[in-house]
Amino acid sequence: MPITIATFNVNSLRARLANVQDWLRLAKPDVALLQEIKCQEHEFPQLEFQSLGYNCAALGQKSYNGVAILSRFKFDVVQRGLPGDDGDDQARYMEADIEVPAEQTREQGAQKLRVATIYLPNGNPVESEKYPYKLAWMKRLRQRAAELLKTEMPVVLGGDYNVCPTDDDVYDPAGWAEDALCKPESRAHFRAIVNLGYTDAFRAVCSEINRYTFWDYQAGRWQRDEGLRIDHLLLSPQAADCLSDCQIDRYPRKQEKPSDHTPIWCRLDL
DNA sequence: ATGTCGCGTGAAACGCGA
Repeated sequence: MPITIATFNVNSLRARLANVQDWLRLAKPDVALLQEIKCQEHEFPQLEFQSLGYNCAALGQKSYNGVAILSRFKFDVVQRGLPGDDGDDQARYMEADIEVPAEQTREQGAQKLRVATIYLPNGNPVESEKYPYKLAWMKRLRQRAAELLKTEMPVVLGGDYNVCPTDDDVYDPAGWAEDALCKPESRAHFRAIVNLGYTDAFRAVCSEINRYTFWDYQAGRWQRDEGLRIDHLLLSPQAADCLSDCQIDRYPRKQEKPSDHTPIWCRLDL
């Protein structure tokens, strides 16, 4: 039986707990990668997720950032924080090994799947120190992504990349050309990760342009469907070989008090 | 040009981050 892995920038877990619970009950992802939980670990609603059948782990921080992994299957956290800069204390990255049971796989019995939940720095304004921090962070992510390929495991790098890969992924390319989400350097760093040998799961399945995962709260962007595709699931070759579907789930964005992002999920037949 | 949220501070309205 294939498994479903979703990524969702929730924009505050405390403000969005009911929305996230509602989404989990309906979409039933086997693994959920969350970003921007904006809470500390002692505030993480572990019991609420456990009662929905999920094991969970969080890397939290006060006010900003914060990532989490929820899984119906057992898992071990193998990395807290992105390696490569001991001075970086922003909670933006965590990895786990998911133990996919034999009854969920095609033939080889139980399998391990490596997942990462990623909240890549936004990088705006580009004149500030935030933009070089973003680009340096992406270089570190590329280094880590290269290390993970050496394991030859199925790997899913999911999250809010804060990068819109091409002009086909934004409603107003000219208007966004100078933004940190669309600048050529940001796109080049994203391609450098993909070009290691990762597959953009959404683009492997859907060639339709102007399909978004984020719509600004301002100016009726959701109502006009003026958004950006910035949440991605990058698959190692061993994961990409098992890809059977990938969809953007617009339902949560339509609800009351939504996040400004909506989930994207992929299905793997391991 | 602007439009909206969520957070922390600290007690209401503001600055910050997105």
